[in-house]
Amino acid sequence: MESLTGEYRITLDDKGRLSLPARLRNALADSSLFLTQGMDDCLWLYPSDAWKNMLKTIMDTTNPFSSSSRNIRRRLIGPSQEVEIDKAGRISVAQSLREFAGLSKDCVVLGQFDYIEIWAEDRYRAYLAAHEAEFIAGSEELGTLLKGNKA
Amino acid sequence: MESLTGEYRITLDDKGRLSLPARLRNALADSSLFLTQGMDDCLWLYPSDAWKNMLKTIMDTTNPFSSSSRNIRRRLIGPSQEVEIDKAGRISVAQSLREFAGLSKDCVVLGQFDYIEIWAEDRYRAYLAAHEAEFIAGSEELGTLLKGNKA
DNA sequence: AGGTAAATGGGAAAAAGTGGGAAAAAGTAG
DNA sequence: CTACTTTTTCCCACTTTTTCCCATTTACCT
Repeated sequence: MESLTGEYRITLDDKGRLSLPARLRNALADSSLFLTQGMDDCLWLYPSDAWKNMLKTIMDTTNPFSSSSRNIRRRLIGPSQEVEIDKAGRISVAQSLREFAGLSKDCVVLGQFDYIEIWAEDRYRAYLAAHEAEFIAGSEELGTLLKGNKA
Repeated sequence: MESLTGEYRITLDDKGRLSLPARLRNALADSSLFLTQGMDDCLWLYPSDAWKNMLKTIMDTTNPFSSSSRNIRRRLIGPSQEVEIDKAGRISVAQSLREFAGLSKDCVVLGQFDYIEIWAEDRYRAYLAAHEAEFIAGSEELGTLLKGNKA
């Protein structure tokens, strides 16, 4: 599978359908897809390989009698559902997930290398603005790491 | 791959196409190219080797359950896209990247040895003017490092 | 000045994105 | 159980964007 990247503006229609950008669709290479609640109020769309990996990690490291385990399972595993791409290249996003992410008409799809994020456009912009300073600070550190990798 | 250097003024056309200066194009030596959001509101165009290095560093040192990790990935990995050089030597710059860098007609392309920067001309000039004093101060330190290297 | 290479612009074809109708399915009430 | 309403799915059609190709203009070199 090719890497999933790029920022795309797309519209969610009145029926809750969202057309995946062609670039991403091609990169998905006919994998089945799983959609769930992500972090920072966006949705995460996982190709099946990456999703299985995530599921295994969570199930291997949590159990139903640990409070924090239950919390993690309820938040990530519970809301997840498999979605299919229709003939027009769209997926449909369930009501509950739409509400979670505050999706209305204007959405942003963001590739994250091995999975995809789906945002309400206004929330996405707000997120970027709120985290810009932190990013600039964090990237300084990244610079030193990059230098190390070069050798 | 030859080193990527030089400052060039080029125009972005109405369809979002940008023709890479021939010197840089030749220096790229048929490498595949990756375009993403850089620092200081310009775009970074990476040949695949340098990009893979960056990608590996980021993916190896971040994970989706860390807030600062997500921030870095969203800002550098998310918006990145592979671009191709067409028969006329141009790349096309996606809408979202054009907006990020404020690109309209007049652009500046700046070689940075192992990658390339693409700027809106006005922002480039403003940047240089605003950072001249900082450059002069910073270069003092560089001077002492250079002397050390000479020995 | 002439020739060659590079840069730019634009038309036409193809692909992608978007919206909506109608059929099918599911849910609800009497 | 049946009739009705609502939701979902499938399919088609329109619009916009992207891509491909060619023509023109500009710059560069001898």
